[in-house]
Amino acid sequence: MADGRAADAGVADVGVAVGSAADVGVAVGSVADGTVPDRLTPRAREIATAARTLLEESGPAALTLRALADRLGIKAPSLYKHFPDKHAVEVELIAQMLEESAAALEAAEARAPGSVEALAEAYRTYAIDHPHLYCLATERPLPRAALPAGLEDRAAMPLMRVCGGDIDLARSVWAFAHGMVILEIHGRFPNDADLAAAWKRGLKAFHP
Amino acid sequence: MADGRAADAGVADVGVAVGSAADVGVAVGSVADGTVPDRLTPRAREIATAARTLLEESGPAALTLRALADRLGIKAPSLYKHFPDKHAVEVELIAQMLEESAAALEAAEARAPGSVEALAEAYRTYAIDHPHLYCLATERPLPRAALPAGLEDRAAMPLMRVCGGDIDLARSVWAFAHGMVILEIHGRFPNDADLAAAWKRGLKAFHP
DNA sequence: GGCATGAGGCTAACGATGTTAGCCACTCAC
DNA sequence: GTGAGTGGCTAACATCGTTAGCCTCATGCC
Repeated sequence: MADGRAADAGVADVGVAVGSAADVGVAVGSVADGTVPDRLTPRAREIATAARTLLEESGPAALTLRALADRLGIKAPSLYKHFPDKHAVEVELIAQMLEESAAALEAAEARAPGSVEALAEAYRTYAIDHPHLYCLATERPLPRAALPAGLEDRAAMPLMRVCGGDIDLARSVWAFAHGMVILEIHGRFPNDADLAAAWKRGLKAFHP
Repeated sequence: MADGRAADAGVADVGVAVGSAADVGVAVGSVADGTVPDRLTPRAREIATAARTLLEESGPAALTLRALADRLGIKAPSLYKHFPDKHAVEVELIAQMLEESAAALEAAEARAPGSVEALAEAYRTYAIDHPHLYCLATERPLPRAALPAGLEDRAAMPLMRVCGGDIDLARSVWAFAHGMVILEIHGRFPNDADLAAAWKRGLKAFHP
């Protein structure tokens, strides 16, 4: 057993992010100009953008510090002036994924309030459009302490609302959706499987 | 996008395993003595056993060719006399996982015919008892060509049967179960989450 | 003007990883 | 007895994340 398990918070749990802002590459960003406080230095954001392109275009194996540095026209060790280690870069990508999928779910909710189907469609679409990013953010314990406070909850709230606060229902719908998406991404279903039908069947089951 | 997607067969698809038995370390095993044909040479089986111990006790990062060789009292390059590469060792572990979980599901089915709950319980128990092995076998495209013929189908049949042949239902129940298990393994649920309740709620939803 | 400081590059190098090449010893069938 | 596996070995390579230590330049301060 050993690792593989992690701890704390999830759906409907208040995110207790206490990451120190004094870490390398982490700037609180001047709030004076009315801007939302940024997690990252401008240069660090460029690096994260390049990392994301690398990951999304070529998969996790291609996300190498040397390849990342190459793409930016610098050498690998220079990256350590902006991030403490590779994991920190990945954490930023995970935060991006959580934010974007939260936004996608909120948009779907606004478009069709109370519709599980709309939420599921948005969830699936986002994941399938960013398979490597989805896997990166999903197939390991959440680095909760390093994530913006409340982000995890924000991503979970639309589903919680549509489930009318039934947390067991919300968790099982989440598990179903994640299972469908991750099995599809990894090619576990037959090529010719009618996944739309499986989604429909599953969502029908969960219906009130 | 790029990789991350794979192909072919899944639930209820006939496994088309055509792996050549002439590969390094692969012995067909004398059938003369009435033994089931073995995938592996005796020494290769020892190596696989050590690899499994390493994986299950210390996680995927600890499954290193040098660590594996150490545990066997030999040097890393010697492993190549028995397996063509590290991936082949992992494939053997994946095959073990599929066989054992298939057996667990069959046993559950025999114990409580027609019960989705019994199947789900068996699935969850096996996965949680072998989290690293479950992840190894599950979080990447199935190496179908290198797996024993029919194994994938055997693992899927109990669920197919209990779903009365409704393939869409079988796929969504599978997605639900996999999602629950993998999210639990990765610590995505809150520490104090009542997962039994979530399982119950999900299975109730899928009930006829 | 002079200068300290910090930001952001660089090279060289380390240890760990998977993997290859090439060598050697032992067993055993003919 | 000998030739052919079988199953070890050492040395080495490329690549990975990472560290140490140096250099350059812009900026702000006296």
